[in-house]
Amino acid sequence: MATIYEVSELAGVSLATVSRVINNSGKVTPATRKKVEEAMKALGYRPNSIAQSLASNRSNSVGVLVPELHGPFFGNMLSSIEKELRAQGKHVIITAGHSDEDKEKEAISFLVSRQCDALILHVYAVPDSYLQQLMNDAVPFVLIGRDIPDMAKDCITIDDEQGEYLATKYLIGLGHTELAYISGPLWKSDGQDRMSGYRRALAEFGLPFDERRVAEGSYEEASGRSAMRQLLDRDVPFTGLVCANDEMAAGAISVARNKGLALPDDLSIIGFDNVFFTRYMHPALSTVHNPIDEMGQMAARCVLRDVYGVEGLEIRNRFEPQLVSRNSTAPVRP
Amino acid sequence: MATIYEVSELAGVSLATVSRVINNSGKVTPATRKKVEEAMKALGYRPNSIAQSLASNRSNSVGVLVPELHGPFFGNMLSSIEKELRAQGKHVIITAGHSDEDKEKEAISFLVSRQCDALILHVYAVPDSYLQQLMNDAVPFVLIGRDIPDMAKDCITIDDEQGEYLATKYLIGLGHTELAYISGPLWKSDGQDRMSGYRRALAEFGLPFDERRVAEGSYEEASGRSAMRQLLDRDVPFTGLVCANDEMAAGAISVARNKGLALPDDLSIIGFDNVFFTRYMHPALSTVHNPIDEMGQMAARCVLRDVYGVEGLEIRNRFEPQLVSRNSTAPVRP
DNA sequence: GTATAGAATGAAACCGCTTACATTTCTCCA
DNA sequence: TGGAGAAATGTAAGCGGTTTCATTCTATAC
Repeated sequence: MATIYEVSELAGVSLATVSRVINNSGKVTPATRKKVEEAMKALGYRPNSIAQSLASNRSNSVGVLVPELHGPFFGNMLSSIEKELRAQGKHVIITAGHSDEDKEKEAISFLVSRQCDALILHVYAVPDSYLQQLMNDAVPFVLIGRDIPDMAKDCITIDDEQGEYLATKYLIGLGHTELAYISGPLWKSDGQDRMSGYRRALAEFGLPFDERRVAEGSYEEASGRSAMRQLLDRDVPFTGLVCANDEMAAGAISVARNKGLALPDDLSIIGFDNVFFTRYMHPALSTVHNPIDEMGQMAARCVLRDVYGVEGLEIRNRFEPQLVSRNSTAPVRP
Repeated sequence: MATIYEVSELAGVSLATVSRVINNSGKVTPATRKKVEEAMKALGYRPNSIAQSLASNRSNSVGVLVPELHGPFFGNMLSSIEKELRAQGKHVIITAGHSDEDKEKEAISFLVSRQCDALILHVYAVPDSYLQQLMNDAVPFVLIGRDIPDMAKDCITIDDEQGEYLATKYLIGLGHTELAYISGPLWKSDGQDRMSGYRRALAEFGLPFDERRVAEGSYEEASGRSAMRQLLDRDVPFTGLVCANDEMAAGAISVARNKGLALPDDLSIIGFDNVFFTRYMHPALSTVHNPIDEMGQMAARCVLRDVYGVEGLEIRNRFEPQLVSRNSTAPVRP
């Protein structure tokens, strides 16, 4: 691989001048610029980005930490992040934190040691205090799905509470008065928020909150199954089921079906997130749209704005969820 | 951030010695090693990986190019690649090629300019000749889902032909003699291979191959829908449908259901890939397991072996697909 | 023709580390 | 005790760029 030195020799100019045309910085005569460009072309020169990084103290890489790489959810997020960032010549280093405090911390430290210019974090397990401390460190970061007061402009969130409120209200509007809830993990903030939204809707319509009609899941399909089994075993009837995410709803559906329940006639079920496969389900799952791809895009833009000084980007920090009505929900039977 | 120089000063040794303890290379007395380690701890020293890369001509980063980041398929692959590589302290830079020749080339060039030590490529659009040319370039790479004779040991593939053969044979074994096929894009090698497998099974059991019972899709759900509509419109009856992937099968199912077909009684459908959501479908989709995560893992190991000299890794280049029988297939009605 | 400001270019230090080679220190045995 | 050879450590030259500051050009005004 040719180096800047060889280019400068062939073009008959100094290193500094070559550097100037590479970076489009400083003043260079059109004539010498042309000479340099021709030399670069002749040698098939490509700047060594490692050397650039070392000299300029910019790695042009952004570290992304998500809970999981597989599954239906985070691929969309990564996709939009990568797209937005690569358009500006930055690259994305990915890691998974598996919702485990130690692993998340280790991943962050890994990313930092990789000299990322910034991080985009979708973390659950790490406590606020750790994040607050991280703010004092050198590396800037953006948070997705989490809100820390001191850094509001670098937090991208969705109103989970409102989302679950909408879902619940929708079922109530369909005439359901006996509702059950499969929650997300209650140690996660979004798990709590969604649950609160559920309770708010109940309260607003004067329906009682009955603990026997609530089971906690982990956001995974299997946990949706077991939660559904618990609910059914408790022998407290319900005609509507709100699930804190789509995968658990899928699990609940399969259990319901095994128990011989007709969907949506015997039971209306609504999920959350609107992941792509909800369309393929039968009945197609009603849910609440979670614009995770847009959120990823916004996180990327925050980085672009804060760290790389890109201007004129439209950035939205807070997203409102929207109800998606499909076939897994129906008016309560008379 | 402390540098190696400050560490060496505090420890009262030379740069070289510090470097030796960092990299565990060369001989260092336990006593001086201890001094250095203490100095590193005292200063909170972390090696600057950029500088390491520049000096050692190793970026410790592996570029990964997949068609898409979203969807059910590649997340699994990325997940296993990231896991395997990070365990060895390497990191993963991701890009998406969108099955477009120019975009794939651009992504590769982007990755190369990022000084990746190696690439893991899951590409369709780029021709063999381009890949062959890339072999002469500096950067080593591993191919997933594609087989280039000259670099067999760095190709990880699955026997697509055999997979579709198994799927088709399974339906035939269930008594179906009137089969239809929704193929993948026939410009992609796996699309062709799967189709060949379908034909082989047909031939083996003396069933005719009827073009009217074949429609080409793009691997996307929507294309499965339209392919299914075409098939149905042609008024050539069939009781079994083989789909070249699961998403198209999902599309076909929804169309079938709209037309009032009972599944699997009126029509048996089988997919390919065994992506995670096939379990959530109703009826749960029979399919062929595609161990994409293991393939990703093996690709990562190839890189570890070829580029980073890690030894003793068990590597498998060729995978055999396996039939997964679920509820979307049933014996033909008498 | 010359002085001079401003633009273009060049020289060289530096980014933080690795590593080949030189030097010092240690070990062990004659 | 001295000296050879091995082991430990140090020296310094890069790696391929960026960037500050000095230098050389160019053009304008007198």
